[in-house]
Formats: sequence, structure tokens, C-alpha cells
Amino acid sequence: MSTIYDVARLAGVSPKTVSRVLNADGPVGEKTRDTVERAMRELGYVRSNAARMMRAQRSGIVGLITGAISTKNQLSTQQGLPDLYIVQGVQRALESSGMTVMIADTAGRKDRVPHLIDTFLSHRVEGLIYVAEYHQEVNLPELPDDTPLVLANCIDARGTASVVPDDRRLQADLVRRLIAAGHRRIAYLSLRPDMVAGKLRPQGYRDALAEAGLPYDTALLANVDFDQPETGPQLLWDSIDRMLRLDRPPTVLCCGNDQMAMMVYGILRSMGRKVPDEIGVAGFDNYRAIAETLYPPLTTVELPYNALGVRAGERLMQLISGESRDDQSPVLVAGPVHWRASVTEVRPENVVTFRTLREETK
Amino acid sequence: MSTIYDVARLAGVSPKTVSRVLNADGPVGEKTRDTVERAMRELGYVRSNAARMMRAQRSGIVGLITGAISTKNQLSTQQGLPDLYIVQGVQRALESSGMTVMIADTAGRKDRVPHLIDTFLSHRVEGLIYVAEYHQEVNLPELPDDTPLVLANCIDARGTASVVPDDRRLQADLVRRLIAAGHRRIAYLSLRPDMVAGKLRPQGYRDALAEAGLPYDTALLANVDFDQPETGPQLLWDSIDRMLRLDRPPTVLCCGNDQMAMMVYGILRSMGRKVPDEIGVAGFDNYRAIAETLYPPLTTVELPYNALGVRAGERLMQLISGESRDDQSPVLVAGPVHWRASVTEVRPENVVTFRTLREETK
DNA sequence: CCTTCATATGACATCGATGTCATGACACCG
DNA sequence: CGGTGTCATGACATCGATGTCATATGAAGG
Repeated sequence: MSTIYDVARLAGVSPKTVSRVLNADGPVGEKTRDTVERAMRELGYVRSNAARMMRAQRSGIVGLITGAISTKNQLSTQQGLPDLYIVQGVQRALESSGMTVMIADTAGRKDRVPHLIDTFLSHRVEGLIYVAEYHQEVNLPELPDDTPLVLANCIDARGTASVVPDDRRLQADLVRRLIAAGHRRIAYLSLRPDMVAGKLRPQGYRDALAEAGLPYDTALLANVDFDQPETGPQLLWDSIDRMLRLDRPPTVLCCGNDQMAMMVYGILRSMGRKVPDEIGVAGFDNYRAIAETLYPPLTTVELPYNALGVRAGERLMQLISGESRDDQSPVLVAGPVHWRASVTEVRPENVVTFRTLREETK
Repeated sequence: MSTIYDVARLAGVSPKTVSRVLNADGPVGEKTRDTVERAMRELGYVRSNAARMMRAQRSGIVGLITGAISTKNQLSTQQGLPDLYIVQGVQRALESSGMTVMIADTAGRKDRVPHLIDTFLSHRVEGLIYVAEYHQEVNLPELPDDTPLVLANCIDARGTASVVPDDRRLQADLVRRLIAAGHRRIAYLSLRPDMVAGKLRPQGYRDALAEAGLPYDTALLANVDFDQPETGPQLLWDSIDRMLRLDRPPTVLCCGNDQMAMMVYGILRSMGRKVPDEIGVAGFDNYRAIAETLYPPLTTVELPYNALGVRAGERLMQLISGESRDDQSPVLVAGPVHWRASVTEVRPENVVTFRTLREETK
């Protein structure tokens, strides 16, 4: 591969002049510039980043560590592919800053992280982003250098800069929308509470109920570790069965995520219950392969992982340029509710009618 | 960040000696080695790749171009996420060769590819892999240099080295298995025939029928562009409806992919047909989020994108090391059939019974 | 016409790691 | 004891781009 020396020789100028043409540095005569540019094209010259970066002491590279790529089993997981979309967002945010993103994969083994960090440091990355596959607390090894670090989809105890989803608010927004649609008996089937999302989302559910002055009825609650191969579906079945037998059964089942909602569809069908006429179902994630393809399409709330990545990228650029190193609080990201046919829109007047009916039949 | 000069000064030796310690090059006295190693630890020294690579004229970097990250809409697409798993495989294959993979994203715009290639060349990548999001023919700009290139999940007209899924064989394997389970009337709902997979898979279906001496009945065939928002589901419904009204209706519906199968579940339910007792459903992809969560779980065939990526990585390493530049034919990759509850295992004796029944009721 | 200054260009050093060659200190052999 | 070889180490050049400083050329101003 040719160098500026080759170009200089061919153009009959000094290497420095070629450099000036490349960087629009100092002044270059018009004719000279032409000659040089022609020579570069002829040789198919491409500037060597290594040499450039050695001189400039700036790599223009940002390192990104993730399990996005290798954590997954073949074609899927429980959660959708959050980290993937985060990575996409990061790329988008950084590409506009002229940075090259180097992605490394933990291959599902957290113990490889230090090694990956070393590789990145050897490439003299200007910043690092760690992307977690689901909302969680992590504990990364301290960075030896003062290399800026941003955590995406996770936080740590040291107060490292981070960007995380606003699970609580998202769930509250969805439940608010259900309430606005006239629903008053809303059940909540939550994920394992040992996950951050499994804790925050139920809180959001509760927030929305409280706001609307609705009672918080524990009979409408269930914790379901639904993706356990055997016990999961059974547990889900039992929970739903229990709720439907209630004196005042729920009119909507709010699920911990879209995949759980898909399983709930199957269960309700087996029970002979029609969605949404007899009971509504709502998800969480807007996992489109599921939400849009299910029949009827699923009402859910979107956690914009993409935007989360963009924010993380922007935050890193701030740190690199030395701005606002002070603000320690995590950036929270929320997203829109997608209203689809899996939940009926109950008009307030209808609600009254139902109530009246209920009173009458008593 | 410290350099070997810093380390050398601290250890009281020459930079070259430090280099020797780093690379286990020439002989180094035991005491000297200790001193140097202590100094490196103390300074938190990390070798600069830029300087190293400039001298060595070897970057140790492989470039990977994909739409894996940005092509996707939020959380999903039709096909699952093939390219993602391919990328994972590539990483796995190359990491064992000590290469760093630099991933760049087309952000869904093919016109950005030349720019990305330039960026990679400026990093002096030793090889390039292009990963397509679905099995297709592509036309990349010619690489100026003699940089090795491997196409993954796609081929081009120039005969560039490539690794692609063996769609035809995979579909044949699945249909063979259905036949082995006793099914004789197998319908095929195919994807758009303008996609490579939409052509090869039906061929595989036909291969398997021919092998078993079963008739190729066009009444059991339909092309369905199922993911068209409006017409798609309707078309699918009509096709299934038509087949079920046949004199001798199919006992299994073989779908172009798992997502189509999910939609077929919904349609069959609406038609009041029970899966798998009244009719079986088979998919393609083993898109686990769907195949395992559907009720009943979906019989499908796995296209091991992961392995495909590994093969692509290995192929590239061959090219880089100069081996077997000759073999032009694409590498084909196949995978296992996953037999699940969506198709009944019809014993040969039962088949006879059915036939008899049919004869009797006539 | 000479000074002054902007313009256009080049010589040279530099970034950090490492290949090449040289040198000094021993050890072993005849 | 001199010669030959091995071991341990360092001096120096080099990779390619670019920052610093110097120089040459011509134009404008007095």
C-alpha cells in the first residue's frame, strides 16, 4: 500500500505538501494540489491511521464492550435484543463525531472483560462504553488510565456515568393508558423480582394505580419466572386461572414482557377465552417480531434501546471533550406506548354500564 | 500513557531490552526481566498498537461490514437476526487467531459501503468480511488493494470467496423428516421467490418428495408475501383455506419461516383447527423466541448462522495466510432439524388406518 | 528600488516499537 | 593462553504522517 512518500515522488513535491493537501492545512498552490490529488487517485492512496495516530496521539477509536453478539443462543432470547439496538445507537451517535467504534464481545464470559479492556487500551481508545444485555448493576474493573467510561443499560456502585431505561415510568405510562381506556381491574404478571426490571416495572404499575386513585389489589399480582422450561408455563397458567376465578376478575393482563404475553395468548386460547373481547393482554418491550405478528396485535410499550445507545454515545463524547464530568446521575430514557388490538378501548360510559350491570346482577 | 521508554528509564535498561521482554525476542537476563516486568506493572504500561503495527506492517485487524446492527427496526425483523449470529461466529473464529475484529455498519445504506471500506483500509485491515442480512447476491465495489475478502450469507458474480446457507438441503432435510413421520400430503407455503431462500427452499421440498416417490402436487403450493401489512395475512388465510378444502387436504403446512408459522397458528386457531391433531405446522429458522414459546412448540429446521460465521472467519484466515486462494466454490452450511410438538408423529400403521378410513367413508 | 509581508514549499524532527548490527563479558575448546 | 562461540545488552535506523521552523517567491507599500 502506498504512502505519502510515494505520492510525493509521483507528484514531484515533498511529503509535507501532500500532507497539506490531505489535511487542508497550510496554503497549497492550485496547480500543485491538482497534481497531488491526481497522484493520490492514481496510486489508490489511503492514509495510514497508525502513523497518523502515533503522531497525533489521538486514535479516533472508541471501544465498546458487550455481550450483544455472543450472549445469545441461536436466534433469540427472553428479552429481545436490547444490547444490539443499543450498540446500533452508539454507532450512530459516534459516527457523526468521526469516531470509529471497535466492538468487542465478552462471549458471555465476564472474566474476559479485563482482557478486552487491555486490547482496547493497546489501541489507545479515547473512550469506552460498556453495554449490558439487560438492565442491571455491574462491577467493572477500575480503568487504569483516566479513559472515559460510560455504562449503557447498567449502573455500578462507583457512580460511573450511565444511561439506563426508565422502566418505572414506562410501565406507569402503559398502565395509565389502560386506565384511560376505561380499565379498572388490571392484573400484573411480573418478571423475576431479582432483576432490576422485575422490580421497577411493578413500581410503575403501582404508581399509575395510585395516581388514578385505584386500589392496589395483591390478588391481581403474580411473580412468574415464565421462561423456566417446565414450571414456568404451569405457573403462568395457574396464576391466570386464579385471577380469572376471582369475584371481580381483571379485564386486562399486563405482562412483564412481550414474550410472556405471547405465552399468555396460548394459555388464554386453551382456556377458551377470547382476546381482547373477554380479556385484554398488554406486553412490554415492543418486540416487533412478536407484537405485530401475534393475532390480535399486542398493545405494549417501547423501550427505545436505540435512543439509549445514542444517549450513551453522546454522553461519552461529552466526557472525552472534557465537558460536564461532574453530573453523576444516570440518564433515564423512556419511550412511547403502542396501542394495538389486544386491549379493548372501553368508553367511560360503557364502564358505567358494566358497573350498573354488576350492581343489578348482585 | 507510558511508553517503553518510560519503562526502560524506570528499569534502568534500554528500550530495546524492554521490547525483548515484551516479545520474548532475544535472550534477557533473569534479573533484568524481573526489573522490567516490575516497571511495566508499576506504570500500568500497555503496548501501543499503532507504533507496533507501523513497524510491523501488520495491523492484526480484520474488518467486518454488516447491516446487522442498523438494518433492524426496533426489536425484530422478518428473518430473525441471521447476520447477528454470523457476526458472532466470525468473532469466535478470528479471536482464536489473535485478530481484532472491527465492525462497521452500513446503517441500512448500501451506498456507504465504499466509505466504510476506505475507513478499514486506513486502518490497514488484513482482510474483510461482508455479512449480508439475508441470503442474496451482492455487488461490492472492487477492492483496490489485494486485501482478502470473504462474503458471508451472500455471493457475487465475480466468484469472490463466500459462505452461504444450504437452504435447499435444509428444507429437504425437514421434509424428509416429515415424510419419515408418516406424512404424505405436505403443503408448502413459500416466501417471495425473488429472494434466494424463496427459490432454494421450495427446490429442497421438491427434492425430498421426489426422493420418497411422492407426487409434486401444485395444489399444495402457495407463494405468500406474508409480511405485507394488509394483503399478507389475507393471502395466507386464503391459501390455507383453499388447501383445507381440497379433496385430500394436507396433513402438514410447511412454512417459509418461523414467523410465517406463528401467523399460521393464529389463522388455524381462528378457523377452529387444532394444531397438531388436525393439522401440523413446520417452520424454518429455529427462531427460538418463537419456535420454543409458541404453543405447541414449533417443529423447524435450524440454519446455523453461527457456524456460518465461523466458517467465514476460517476462510478469511486461509486467504490471509495465503492458502487455497484457488478454491472458488461457495462453502455451504447446513443444520439440524428440531422436532417439536407442532407435528404429529404418524406411525406407518396409522397411516394405513387413515387411508382405510378414507376409503370406507367414501 | 527597497522593505515588508503573505504565500507556497521543503527540511527535519518526532511519535513508539522493533529489526539490524555492534559490543562487551564469559565460557569452553584445543 | 588465544580463538571461537554464546549470552546479554545497547545504539541506531525505520515505519508514515505531521508539527515546527526555514526558505524562496512574488506582491504591495513607501
